[in-house]
Amino acid sequence: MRLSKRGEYGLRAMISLAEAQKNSPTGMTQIREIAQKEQIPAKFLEQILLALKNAGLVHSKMGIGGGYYLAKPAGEITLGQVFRVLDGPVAPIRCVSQMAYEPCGCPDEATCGLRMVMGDVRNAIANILDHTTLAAVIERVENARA
Amino acid sequence: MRLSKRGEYGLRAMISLAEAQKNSPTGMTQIREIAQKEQIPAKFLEQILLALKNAGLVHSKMGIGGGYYLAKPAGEITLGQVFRVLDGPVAPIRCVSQMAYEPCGCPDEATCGLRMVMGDVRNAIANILDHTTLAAVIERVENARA
DNA sequence: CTAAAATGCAAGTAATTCAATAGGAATTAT
DNA sequence: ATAATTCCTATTGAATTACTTGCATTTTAG
Repeated sequence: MRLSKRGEYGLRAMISLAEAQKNSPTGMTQIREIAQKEQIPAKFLEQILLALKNAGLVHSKMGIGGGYYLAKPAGEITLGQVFRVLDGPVAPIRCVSQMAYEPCGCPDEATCGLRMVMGDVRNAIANILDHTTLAAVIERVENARA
Repeated sequence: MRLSKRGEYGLRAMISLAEAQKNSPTGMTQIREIAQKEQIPAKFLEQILLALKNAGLVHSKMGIGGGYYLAKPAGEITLGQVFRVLDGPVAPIRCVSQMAYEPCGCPDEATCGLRMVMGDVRNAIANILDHTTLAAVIERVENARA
């Protein structure tokens, strides 16, 4: 049940971009800035942001004064979307995955006890991740600071 | 967020042993039997059961007529206990782990948005796994079959 | 007492994944 | 032009995963 570094870094970067969106009109931020602020190896972060870009979650601008910014308002991007791009399916086992189903080989899925419980786990995780937007995370942080 | 084969096989084996406990006085079952029934490589299962034994969740008997059986009633063993032995902490990130905490390096854990959400995820997973016993799984399977 | 049947235990291995790192190509502002 | 930035692909070293091998130990049956 682990979040990879890739996933962790990507989620931190997206939260960072959401803050930038809130604090400046364009919300444009450079890899280097995020890497420094969040203590992430810059070249690794570059790959991650590229993947998020190809998934349509961020946009970018090349050249001087360029950088990354969220493709949509922070209230419309969920942690689940980000997570899936970077770490793949949320489900603990593929036979309960909505986005990447695969049979697990048990004789009858409908009466497989392990599958039932893991289905519950998947739903519990997905409910949190798919209902938490970047904006909601920021709000929570602000409440905690107050 | 993935369950390893080791974890999957171990959980299946434990459910199998819980059924055996219900169906026979001793509940003793051999590796070979479980391996065949659940389609698990026997030697790999051997390792897994040994780990579960060392963790005190199953007992064993060597020699002819030997085998494995649950160390406690199926209603007193949770999937969480089994999972942790085989796949380690339930938490998606160690800074929210109860059993294997480690700082994640963010400047302030109390106001780290990612940590808050991942804490929720951990609790959601743990609530399911730590409140589902082997007996409960079997009951659910029986209800599904009916 | 010996042979067979079972678990106990440690080491090895092939393949994959993870967490970067390296290096240049393309683009854009000045 | 040049400098700053993202774009893209490949490589690498370490760790993890999913087994496999081989032998030791214990127990029962005959």
